[in-house]
Amino acid sequence: MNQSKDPSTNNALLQKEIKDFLQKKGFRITKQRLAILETLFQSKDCFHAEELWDKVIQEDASVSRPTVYRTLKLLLEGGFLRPLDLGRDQQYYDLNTPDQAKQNHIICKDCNKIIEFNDPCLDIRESALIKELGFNPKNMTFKVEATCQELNSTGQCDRKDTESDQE
Amino acid sequence: MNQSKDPSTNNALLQKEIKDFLQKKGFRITKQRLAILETLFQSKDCFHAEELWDKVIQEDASVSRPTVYRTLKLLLEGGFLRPLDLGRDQQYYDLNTPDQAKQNHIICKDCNKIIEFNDPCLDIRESALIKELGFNPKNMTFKVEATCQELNSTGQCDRKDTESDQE
DNA sequence: TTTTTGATTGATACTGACTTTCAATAGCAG
DNA sequence: CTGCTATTGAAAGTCAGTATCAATCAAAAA
Repeated sequence: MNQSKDPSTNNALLQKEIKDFLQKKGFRITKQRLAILETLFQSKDCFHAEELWDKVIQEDASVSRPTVYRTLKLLLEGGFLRPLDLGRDQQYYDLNTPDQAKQNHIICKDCNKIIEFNDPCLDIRESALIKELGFNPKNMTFKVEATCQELNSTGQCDRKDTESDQE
Repeated sequence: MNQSKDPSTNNALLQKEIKDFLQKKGFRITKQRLAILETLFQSKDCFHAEELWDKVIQEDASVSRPTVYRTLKLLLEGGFLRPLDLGRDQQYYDLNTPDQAKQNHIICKDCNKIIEFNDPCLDIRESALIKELGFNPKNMTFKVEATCQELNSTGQCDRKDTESDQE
């Protein structure tokens, strides 16, 4: 669609698209949803629900946890978010901005550090495999669990004991 | 290690290796652990804890859920199981038999059908990426979420057996 | 074989992510 | 402004997995 190189322009466009989506579906534009969207557009990296909620209640303390989860579900339905399975603990999400290429992820099992990257070779192999195996692609994630190289003497990542990903 | 082509021979060998591991570590060979191992060796495909427990209690109804989880943790420590992240609901496992090559997985988001496959191209790219990004490989999973082609009129997989549902 | 020791067990309660319920509230169309 | 109903927050529920703890039992020692 739009190819602007300015991310804030794209965010504004996306925010309008989301509002259009809500109106078209008969959903309402509430102050809670606006607060969640605003917070969403501030985060550059992928995130999970609890993380998002933490940030949202700093702007509007009245927004409840269920509302955050419900809004994420809504945005997922609208195709504005991409679900990322980076570990069993929490569901991660990525904002589906038009200027953002499809990304793969690598996560450190010890400290939860996440690196996003692109790899056309993988994407091509991925598509071929899906076809070969008779599947319809829905949500493709190339995920590698590994330990990053900030290792301590026990062979584990130094950041291990930090609470889950405060990036 | 051993390259026998007879899986049952390998299972017997593996079962001995597990017992050796337990003894070496000062762990005990209990009837509960034996029941769990026996069930484990009967399943050809990957599995998750609840699934395993269901099968185990058919042989020995007294085995408790915590014991199954504890035994899986133990086997994981010993390197006899490989953890597979196939969806956020449950932790899946694969038996690390010597005759079993490293496998990748594709899972149907709708019906949870899992296909195991090998792909040397992926493995090579995987290793290169890990090195490039400065990670130490720990548990590499190439996972694709997709829908298998057994689709019904609503565009969803017919075998859909999960309770999650979107209108 | 019996004793001893502490690893292991099942019952129970708990955690943490996420969902459901429901009465009250608040968008928004008229 | 009014009425309809989508949405909300609080509270309770679900579900996979974990921690606690007294009782039990594997297995080494006597």
